[in-house]
Amino acid sequence: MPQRQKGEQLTPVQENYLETIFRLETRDGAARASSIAEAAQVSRSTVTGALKALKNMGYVEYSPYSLIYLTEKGKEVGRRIAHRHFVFLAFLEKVLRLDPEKADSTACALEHVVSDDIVKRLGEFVLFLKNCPEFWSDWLEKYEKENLLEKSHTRSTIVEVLGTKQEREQK
Amino acid sequence: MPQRQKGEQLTPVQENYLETIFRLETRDGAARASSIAEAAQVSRSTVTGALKALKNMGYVEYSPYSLIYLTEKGKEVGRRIAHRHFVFLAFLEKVLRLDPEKADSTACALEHVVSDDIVKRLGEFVLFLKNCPEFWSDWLEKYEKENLLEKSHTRSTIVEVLGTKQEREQK
DNA sequence: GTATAAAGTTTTATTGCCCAAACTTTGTGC
DNA sequence: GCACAAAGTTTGGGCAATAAAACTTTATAC
Repeated sequence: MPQRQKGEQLTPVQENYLETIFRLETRDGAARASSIAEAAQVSRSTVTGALKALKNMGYVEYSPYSLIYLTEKGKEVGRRIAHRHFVFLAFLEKVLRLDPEKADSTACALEHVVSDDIVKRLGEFVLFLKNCPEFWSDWLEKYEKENLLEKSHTRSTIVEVLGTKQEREQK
Repeated sequence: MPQRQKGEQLTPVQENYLETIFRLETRDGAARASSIAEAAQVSRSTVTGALKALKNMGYVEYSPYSLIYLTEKGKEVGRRIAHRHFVFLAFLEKVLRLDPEKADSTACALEHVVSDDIVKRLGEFVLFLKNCPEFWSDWLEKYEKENLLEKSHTRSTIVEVLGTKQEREQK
């Protein structure tokens, strides 16, 4: 009965619901509570509560048992968060070379704790790197090397040992 | 009275307390509840509760009214989180060129939502970039240009317009 | 059209985090 | 050593997020 969240500010969790609904609506034309629950990995009852709050705040069109649509306000947020996700994903996958699954889950966590201007800067950075061929060849070579090392040993050990040796030789 | 958090897993908030205590202990020799409260921007009573939980979990040495020290286990976590902070800070400040204050607060948010291996990779990346002079000159030049633009206009507007123009000319 | 399954909701409860206010302990100045 | 301030704690409460269980509504199969 507590009819939660009369406040103004969206929480990270709520942002995530809006992003999820945005994706579902884009893909299917509308969102269902059960699809949201599945995508967000929460129970159906939790989704009901979240929808009530988001409706109160003017982010979703929703009445009990109905299909779910974002309002214009909701779409704006959903799109923005999805964009953040996209930018982080690109950085994690293309630059840091994480595997797609890990990159995705990490992007999902990062996307709610940064401001828009930082995401913009990061996006510009990734875009800029795309046009740096000499950078890429060196960086990917380094990446390949370390991946090979990781197969038989914990990388930290080896690199630390090697690093120390080299440093001593330089002195 | 609920004597919270007997569970095993540290929450982001708890990680942050450990990091804070780690810094204070490094700086002052020991942490005080009031310093923790100030650093973490919470009330003193909140800190008391957090300390009880962290003590129960074996991360801090603490008894009512006493000074606060991390256990070995606690130091390990505190140091690890502080390291994450350092890596993110370097990336945000040195690479993305955010102002120090913004970089710091953002690092503080990011540091709790990524795994160690990603931080390691990011650290390697930043380190790698340090030795890429040609990269830096181009990137900083781009950064300077955009900063000039920002002084009089919202950057997005201008860049979007310019970008569109250029794209049309190329076609 | 009715029985049944699926989808959605309500109720109730828990957990984590937080604060204000009232209280207790500790430390400091005189 | 005592009064007082500062530091710390306890009590009581609030809110966001969650789920399980019981319930209701909607859709489906026949």
